[in-house]
Amino acid sequence: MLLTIDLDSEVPIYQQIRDRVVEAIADGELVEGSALPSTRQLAADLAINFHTVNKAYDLLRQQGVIRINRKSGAVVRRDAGSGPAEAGFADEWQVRLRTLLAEAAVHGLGADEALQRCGEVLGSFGTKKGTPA
Amino acid sequence: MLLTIDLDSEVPIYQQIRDRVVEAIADGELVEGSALPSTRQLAADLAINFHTVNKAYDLLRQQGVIRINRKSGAVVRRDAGSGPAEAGFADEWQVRLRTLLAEAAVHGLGADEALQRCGEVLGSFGTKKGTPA
DNA sequence: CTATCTGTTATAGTTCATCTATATCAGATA
DNA sequence: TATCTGATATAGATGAACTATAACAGATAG
Repeated sequence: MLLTIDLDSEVPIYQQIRDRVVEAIADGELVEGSALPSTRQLAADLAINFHTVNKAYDLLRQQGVIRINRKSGAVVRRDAGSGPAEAGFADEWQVRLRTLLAEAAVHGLGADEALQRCGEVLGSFGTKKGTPA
Repeated sequence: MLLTIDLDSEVPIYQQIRDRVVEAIADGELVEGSALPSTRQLAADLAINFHTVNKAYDLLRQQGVIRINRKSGAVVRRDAGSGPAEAGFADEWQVRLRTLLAEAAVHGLGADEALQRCGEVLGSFGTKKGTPA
């Protein structure tokens, strides 16, 4: 199974799919040109409606993560994970980062430990072998 | 104004309130014993229904951030931001951190730059003077 | 005591996001 | 031709989010 979701989660299914794909790219499991399953195929695997997968793919396309053709289906874009940061993205991203780190601080996670976990996660990216295209 | 929200945001209002309070505690603007505005007062200031504020406060209470009494209203809890991390919180938190960092990586934000921004945000916590109780 | 503020709870309604269910059309392919 | 695909339209069910009132009880100031 390329992807697993949690139907009981409060996070919408289409967003879970988006998150898993983004994480798979960061991990290196998906590389440039990697083909994602067809919407109907993935929907069948996950036992959900294909419109939900369609929404997730459309979200990934809007965010520039994948490219969708009628011929080749959904494939990971060239510059995903390698190109320069999009203009304005970093600032918007840091706002969300700040909220997440504040939550850690309030719940007793020390700054040093939080920073260490950030480093661990970042260090784990790109280490997994990509699926051969 | 203690708090600002964005009515046009996709983030629910009650969650925005929760986030702002958590960030204010991390920043040091709110310390142990700091009193939050009454639900009706804050609702009036934000021009929203007081039930929405009530939901935000109830969420903060469930997460152990504030304490609510009929006498003293909503005040920041003793151990918020200082006590040891709650059991299981760090692991659940790291899952969300991983999703956020993966998104940065995919959008071209380098690991070094991402880690630097984490450090900056963490370093900015606790520097602002607390409101005198 | 009265008035007012507070938190708490209940009910009800609207709006919208989410997800599902079908159906149709067109391009690609075996 | 048959089948897979993406793309699109419509419709319905469910629940979250937000608002609108209302009512009750404890606390407090006048």
